[in-house]
Amino acid sequence: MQLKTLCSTCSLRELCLPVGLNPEEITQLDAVVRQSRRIKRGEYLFRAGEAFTSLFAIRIGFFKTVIASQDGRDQVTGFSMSGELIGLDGISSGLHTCDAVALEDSEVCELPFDRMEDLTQEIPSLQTHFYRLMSREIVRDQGVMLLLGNMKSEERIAAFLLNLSQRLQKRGFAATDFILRMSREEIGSYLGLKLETVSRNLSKFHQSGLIAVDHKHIRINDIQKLKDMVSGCSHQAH
Amino acid sequence: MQLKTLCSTCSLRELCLPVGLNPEEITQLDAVVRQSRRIKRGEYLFRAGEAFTSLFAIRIGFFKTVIASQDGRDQVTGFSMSGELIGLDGISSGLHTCDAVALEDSEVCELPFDRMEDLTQEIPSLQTHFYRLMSREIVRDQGVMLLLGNMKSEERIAAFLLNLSQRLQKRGFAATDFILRMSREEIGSYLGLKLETVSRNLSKFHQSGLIAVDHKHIRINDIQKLKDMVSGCSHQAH
DNA sequence: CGAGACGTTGAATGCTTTCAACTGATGTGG
DNA sequence: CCACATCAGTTGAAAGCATTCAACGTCTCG
Repeated sequence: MQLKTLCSTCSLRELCLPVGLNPEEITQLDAVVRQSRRIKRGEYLFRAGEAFTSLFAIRIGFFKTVIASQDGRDQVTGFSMSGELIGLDGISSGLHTCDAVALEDSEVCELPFDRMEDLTQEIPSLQTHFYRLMSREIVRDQGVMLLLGNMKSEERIAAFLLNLSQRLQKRGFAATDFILRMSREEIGSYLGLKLETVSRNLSKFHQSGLIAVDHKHIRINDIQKLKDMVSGCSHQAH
Repeated sequence: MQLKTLCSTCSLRELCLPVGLNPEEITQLDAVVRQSRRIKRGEYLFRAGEAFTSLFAIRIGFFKTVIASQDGRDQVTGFSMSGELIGLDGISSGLHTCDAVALEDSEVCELPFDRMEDLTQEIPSLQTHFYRLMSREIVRDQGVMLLLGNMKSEERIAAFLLNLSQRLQKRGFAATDFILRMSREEIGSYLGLKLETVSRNLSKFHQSGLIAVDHKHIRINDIQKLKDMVSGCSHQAH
C-alpha cells in the first residue's frame, strides 16, 4: 500500500502551496490533497477542452503546457517543475485551455478545486497565498510577452537558460549544470523561434565558451555574461 | 458634491465585478468601492514599482499597461476598457509591475485590495468570481503569447482589430466602426511589431477593401475575412 | 501660425525562417 | 544483440519578412 503523500512531510513545502501556512493549516490542506498520481513521460495530465476540476502540484518531474490552435500550429506556453502548480487557466471557464504533458516520469498532487475554494474560505492566509500565486502567474506570462515581443533570438535563449538555472537552483540543484528535459523544438515553440534557430544559438554560445552544450546537457560557464545579455528585460524568476 | 458611484446602479454591473452577485452582495461590494477617481488622458493611474494597495475597475475610458525594462525598451502588455479590472499583477509582490496610463479621459473605481480580500472571505460567490477573473487574465495573456510567438504581422493586426471589435460590441458599441484610442506605436508595441509595420498592414487592409482606415477611425468591411485570417488561433475575446 | 508629434511610404538591410543534407542517438523487432 | 528505421539535432545556403533609415505629409495644440 502506498502511503498518502502529505504536505506536512513534503520536502517541497517551502516552495509549494503550504508556503506561509502554520502546521495546523497544513494539516487541513493535507485533507484536501488527493493521493499523488504518477504520470509517465509523454503522457497527458490533462488536455485542452477537458472539464477542469483540479489543480495539480508537481511533486516530482517536469511538464510542458501547450496551447493548440485549430490549424495545427501550437505553442508551448510554459515549462513547470516540482513545487509549481498547473491548471490555473482552467478556472476561468471550467475547461482546460491547454494540454499538460509530462516531459519525464512525474508525480503530481491533485487538488480538487471545489475543495480548495472551501479551504481558502476557511483559511484566509491560504486565500491570500492563492491570490498571490495566480498573480505571479500573470506576472510570469507578462515576462514571456516581453521576451516574445522585444527580444532577439540570442537574448531569448539566454533568458531561457537563466530562468531554468534560477528555478533549478531554488530547488537545490546545480545552477550551472543541468539536463534539458525538452527538445530544441519545444524550446523554440516556447520562445517563438524555430528549432534550427535554437540549435544555432546554442552552438554559437558553445563556440564562444559561454556555455558547454552536449546534447541535452548544459553547463553554464559565464552566468554573469548570460545575465548581461538579458539585462534590459524585467525578467522574473518564477 | 459628487455622488458616490455605486455598483448597484452602475451600468457596467453585468460586465464588471458584480457579475453573478445578488443585490444584497452588491450592496456589500458598494461599501468597499471608493469614490470614483478621474484620470486625464496621459496621466498615470499607477506606476511600476509603486506599492500595490488597490485594484481598479474602469468605469469610463481606456488604459494601456506597460512593462518598462531597464534599457529603455518597454512593451504594452494590454489595453483595458470599461468594465475591466487592472492591477492584478501587483498582488503577487505587493508592488505594481507595470505602468497604467490613461489613453483618454477616464474614470476608475478604486477597490482597496485588503478590503476585497475580506469581502471575498465573506461572500464565497465573489471569491469564485475573483478566481475566475484572475484565471481569465492568465488565459488572455496566453492568447497574446500565441499571437507573439506564432503569428505573422498581418495576422496579428487582424487579431488585434477583431479583439477590439468584440470587446466594444460587448459594451454596446458598434463592432465595425470605432476609434482607436492608441497610436500606431502603441499597437506595435503590444503586438511585437514596429509602428511602420502596423501602418503598412493597415494600409494594405485598407487597399484590399477589408477595412477602411482614416487616421484613428476604423471601419471593418468584412469581419468574416478578418476572422478567417486568424482562424487557427485559439483567440479569446476578453 | 508654427513646432512637434503622429502617420505613411519607399528602399536597403538584416535576422529568422525555410529547405535541404547529413550525423548521431534511440529504440524496436527479428 | 545487432540491424535498421525513426527521431532529434546540426549546419549550410537561399529566401522571406519585418526592421531600419529616411523623407515627406498632416494633424494637433499651445
